[in-house]
Amino acid sequence: MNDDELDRVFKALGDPTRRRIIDRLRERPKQSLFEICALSFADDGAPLSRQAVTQHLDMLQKAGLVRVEWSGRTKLHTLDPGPLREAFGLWLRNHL
Amino acid sequence: MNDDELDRVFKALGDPTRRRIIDRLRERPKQSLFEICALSFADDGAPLSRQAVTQHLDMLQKAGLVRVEWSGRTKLHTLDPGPLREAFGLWLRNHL
DNA sequence: TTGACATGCAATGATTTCATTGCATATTGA
DNA sequence: TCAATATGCAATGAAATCATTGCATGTCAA
Repeated sequence: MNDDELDRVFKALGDPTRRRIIDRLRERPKQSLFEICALSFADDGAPLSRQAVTQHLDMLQKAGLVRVEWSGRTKLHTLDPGPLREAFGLWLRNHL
Repeated sequence: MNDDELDRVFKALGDPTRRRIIDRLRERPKQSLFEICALSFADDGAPLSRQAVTQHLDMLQKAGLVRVEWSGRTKLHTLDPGPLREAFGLWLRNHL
């Protein structure tokens, strides 16, 4: 894992909506975009647009934290905790 | 530590220049702005302006990761790993 | 085969980030 | 005192982030 990948992981964690998405996907894998949308809310409790959630999921995917699989017309998202472990092992661990 | 503080910590870690500053301050505390400037470089190896480093240090300070103390005309910066430990304990630990 | 469903793609816009330059202020030492 | 030193403050600007809306595409099921 290089500096850029480390950037993407930590930046992905630097937003409360994305952390909540991670939390949800950890509880249950293979969730569709609509399922994630249904329980994603902005800071004030207002629901987020579908496209906003899509953009967050794209960032999580680029950081390697979310894996995608298609089932018909449904896109299923699953958490991959690997990059979290890597980022912890490679950098954060030295600073605790 | 609330969601906003968690944001600030992870966002602070999401930039390679800031991670290098943290690395340097961990090796030796109480470094002045100029000392940190002298060994801070952008991705391509070009030196950063003093003001750029100041802005990074401000972010680190707002995240609680850097403490400041004055000695005459010199501002001394020291790493505080507390928020890293908190962020790890409160959120990241559950995902490893 | 049509209509409802799940998602993709594109454009827009406000805000934040990252870095710069120029000038101002305060402290130290000769 | 005066010059060099160490930093602060303000303005600027390119790029990324976060969220929106509108329209298009592909898939399933009645």
